[in-house]
Amino acid sequence: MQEHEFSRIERAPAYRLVYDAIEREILSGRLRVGDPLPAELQLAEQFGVNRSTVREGIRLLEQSGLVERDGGKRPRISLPHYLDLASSASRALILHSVTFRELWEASMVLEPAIAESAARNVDDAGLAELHANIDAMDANVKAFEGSAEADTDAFVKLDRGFHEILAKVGGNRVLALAHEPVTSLFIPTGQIILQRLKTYRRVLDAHRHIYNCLKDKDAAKARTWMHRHMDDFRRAYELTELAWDAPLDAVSLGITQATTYR
Amino acid sequence: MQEHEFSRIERAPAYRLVYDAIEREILSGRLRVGDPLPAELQLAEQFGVNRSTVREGIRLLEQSGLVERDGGKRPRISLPHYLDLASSASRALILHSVTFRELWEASMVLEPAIAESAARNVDDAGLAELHANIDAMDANVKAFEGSAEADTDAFVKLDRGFHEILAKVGGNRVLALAHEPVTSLFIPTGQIILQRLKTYRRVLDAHRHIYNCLKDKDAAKARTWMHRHMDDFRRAYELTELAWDAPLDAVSLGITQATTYR
DNA sequence: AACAGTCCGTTTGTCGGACAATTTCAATTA
DNA sequence: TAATTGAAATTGTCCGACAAACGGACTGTT
Repeated sequence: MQEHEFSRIERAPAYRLVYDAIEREILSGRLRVGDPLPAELQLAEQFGVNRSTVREGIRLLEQSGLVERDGGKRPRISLPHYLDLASSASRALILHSVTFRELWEASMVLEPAIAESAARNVDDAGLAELHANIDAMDANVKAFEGSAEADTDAFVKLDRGFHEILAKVGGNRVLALAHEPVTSLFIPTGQIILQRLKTYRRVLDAHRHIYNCLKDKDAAKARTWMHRHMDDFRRAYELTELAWDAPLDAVSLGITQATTYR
Repeated sequence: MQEHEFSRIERAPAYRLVYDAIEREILSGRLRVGDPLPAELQLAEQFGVNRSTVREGIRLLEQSGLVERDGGKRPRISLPHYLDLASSASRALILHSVTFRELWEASMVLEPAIAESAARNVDDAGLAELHANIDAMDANVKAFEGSAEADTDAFVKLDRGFHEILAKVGGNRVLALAHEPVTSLFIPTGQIILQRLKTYRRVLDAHRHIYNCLKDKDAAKARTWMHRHMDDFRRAYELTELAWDAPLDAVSLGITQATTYR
């Protein structure tokens, strides 16, 4: 006898339905971004469920970035900024034991492309921002060469900042989104390398070269310099004798710490 | 009288602290993946808060992918699969009115790189999977050319599947993650183009060429063919006279529909 | 031994009500 | 007009309760 295949019966809990309903209202524009969310009691009445159920639904919205709470004020409708997703992406990649090789190969694809499009799209404001970053890094490097005590932390932040400004200037949000987890995952490795090999000046010089290419709107040269810059990173990585295919360490990345919320 | 400036007091709500605490336990490995979450009452006792508060915290975990519910069973600890993030990424990009130009430029960067690394890393299983995909598409195309009624939907799914298999075969999860939102956002555009220009066979042929490059482990050629394939897509897009810089339409992407959960 | 049926403790989903703390907003006062 | 105040609205949290579903243990049938 032929057995009939039944499709699984799904019973979504009410709080999920609340989530879906409100999400739909937001995405369709009937609830506008920036507006405060209707009061919980009001929602409970409209949906015909208890306030607790509504609250659970709102928690889902909150975590998905569609609702933002500022202190004890009324929660507001908001659009999740695409870069906010990057931290989740980083976490997921870490938890799946992504290797440095994967990270570096991806950045060899992304960074030159970003540099290229940055050179094509950069404007005065972008150049100024990059210049400020380079100045700050310059001061930082000079401080290093003077004293023994080095603020590696600040340097790495500036380094990351430079690449992020480039991604922003490039104007391609898809690439910027793809790029963001990479830069954030590079941070701990960058710190190790800097401390061991003292490559501060070399990094700064590379950034200067890239900046100049942008000023000249020379996309091809910007790509080349970025390529060289990233390859430098690889060479430094090899010199420190870190393993290519070992998964990035969760602990050194500080993801075991509580996440900070703005 | 000089008024002292107090820094803002931040009081995270208790449900957020619950979320943080449990997240920490998971990320540190003290709660292992696959294990059921402790009972709500138990958690409430341990944290010294009410069960409702615990439940709200669990909703946050749920949405962040760290806890998975299967029917009415005990929720389990789980790791968010990195590709699961892609749908949130797609949504965020849509909501920020990303343009087709950005999407296409990003894919011109990602797809050839993926094809290249796929050619380097492909194994027999991967080749078989790609072959199956191509066979299915072949059948689909033949059906088109026989009857007037075309199953564009199935074709586009297969098309997307081919590119996703490539990304998987390439073995770089960072690139795969970056790539995923792009393919999913291309779907509606792909459907429009196919219906208007009937480019089925041309797509299939391109996939065949790429497949052959992979079989020969010719990375450079795989890159070239993919590049050509994507450029074809651009040309088709231009022929349909769709706007380059218009934001992708949220409605046609179906993101106003309730999300499906597995 | 394999299987269906039954019972029961546990756990989740949902409800109703309650109250303190904080925000909102309009009326009041300086 | 601008600052203040006070009441109403709203959120965060707690408590207690109950139905429904699940997980096992136990039992009886074939």
